[in-house]
Amino acid sequence: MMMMVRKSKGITDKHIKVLEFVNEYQNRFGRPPSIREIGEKVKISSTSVVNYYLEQLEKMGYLERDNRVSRGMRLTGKVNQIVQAGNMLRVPILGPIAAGEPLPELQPGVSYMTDSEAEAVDIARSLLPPKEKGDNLYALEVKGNSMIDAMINDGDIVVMKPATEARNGEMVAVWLPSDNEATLKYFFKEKDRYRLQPANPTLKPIYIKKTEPLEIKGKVVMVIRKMDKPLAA
Amino acid sequence: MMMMVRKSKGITDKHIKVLEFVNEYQNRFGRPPSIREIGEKVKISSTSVVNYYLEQLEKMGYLERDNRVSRGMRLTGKVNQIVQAGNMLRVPILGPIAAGEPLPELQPGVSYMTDSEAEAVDIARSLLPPKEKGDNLYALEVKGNSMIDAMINDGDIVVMKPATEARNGEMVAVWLPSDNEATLKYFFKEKDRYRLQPANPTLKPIYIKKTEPLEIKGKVVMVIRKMDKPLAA
DNA sequence: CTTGACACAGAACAGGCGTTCGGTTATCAT
DNA sequence: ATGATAACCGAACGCCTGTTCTGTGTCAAG
Repeated sequence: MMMMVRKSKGITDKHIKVLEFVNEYQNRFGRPPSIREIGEKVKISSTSVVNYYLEQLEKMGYLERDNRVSRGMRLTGKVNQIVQAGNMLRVPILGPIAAGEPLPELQPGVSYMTDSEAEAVDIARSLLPPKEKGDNLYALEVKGNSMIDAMINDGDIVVMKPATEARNGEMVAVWLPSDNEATLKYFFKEKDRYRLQPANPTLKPIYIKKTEPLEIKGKVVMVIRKMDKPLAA
Repeated sequence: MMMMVRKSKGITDKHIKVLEFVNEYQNRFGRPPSIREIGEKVKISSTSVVNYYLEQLEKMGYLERDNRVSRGMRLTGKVNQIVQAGNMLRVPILGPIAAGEPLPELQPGVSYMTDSEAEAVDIARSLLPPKEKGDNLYALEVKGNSMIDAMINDGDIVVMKPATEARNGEMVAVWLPSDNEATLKYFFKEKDRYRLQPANPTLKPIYIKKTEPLEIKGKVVMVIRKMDKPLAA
């Protein structure tokens, strides 16, 4: 015989609604909402029920509460704590990029609840172009030295915006089916060919005829190089 | 005859105390403090006086307030708003780094109130080594293509930690008085010389005898490349 | 000395807010 | 059916909190 099974053992839609609103409100106002503000937004007419949910969320570890303090709650790392200030953007690292490996693709429908912690980078909104909403940015970690002509090292993190087309002069991640290779280059459209220009001005560009296949996977928005550990050698 | 001179026309110590506490509290708890909490910390016994200061700070543009909302305040960009969540670090950009130009120096005693907005970059603490407190980090903007052998482009921003010595394998900013040149290289101490290794493995290192002068100005902690605008060419 | 701006204290009020409690409805295994 | 459990409501209590008002002492200008 089964042990007592809770109707919804884990997190329910309502819990998520609450968490999302707390996060939203925090982003917008820099402070947590009051219980009544939550209730209004989540369509719960009684403060006691909101409290009821908050207690559960606290037990589940999604938030911490300070008793008897107005707005005394904060989202924990289990959610998306870091995004709290709204000045930050959590960009997921989808995987590696290396010559000879296909590029990881952005899956639609990844909820903001998916937070594999280590597999994301946090970026200040102020570092992005102001117009960039940053909704669907993603990041790739460069493996190997094949991107060296893009002035990008092994271990660098490139922040990308999904795109299938590019304007002249933008740096793009492209997949060259003919060579079975992924690379980062400045993109230029010329008369009857594409010019893929390495960032290192001492290197020669690659030319691709417009009849040949070329898949633009995204535009490079930013490159981050962490110098955590010393170079061995 | 002088016009009415306010005893302290601008910001006073008390104002700064308030701002600092609000910032501290926000960092610590993810929410602004209440008026009474401020009063307690800033040694003001009356809530009305705290309110009095908050009104002034609002007029001066250091914070915004939401009327009749508990903890309804937030620091504006004029202060260090971005640092709100405590997950971010505002690193000042001290100036350019270029071959042939001396390196900007870190002045001690720069209060956190100095905030020339555009002249700083915001970095997620999670991107730094966990041990790094980040108290006295600074940033330099790379000018020209002279750092290309460090895999660093014109326009890149290098985040530095002050240092006069380095361990093997760390990337450092050095000033070579003999050549009158600033450069970024991986640092290695060998028998009777220093080896300055470019990041680009295809390039040859520079050797400096230990008798020759060599000033280490700092260690490179991170490199940020913003791809705001397309490459012209 | 008077005036007025300024920095502060203290008290009181009203609404915000978290908490608690008694009670109702819905769901589901037995 | 039924009884247990979870999901909810409404109201009330009392502290928390922002707001406002009156008053006091200081200091410099006239």
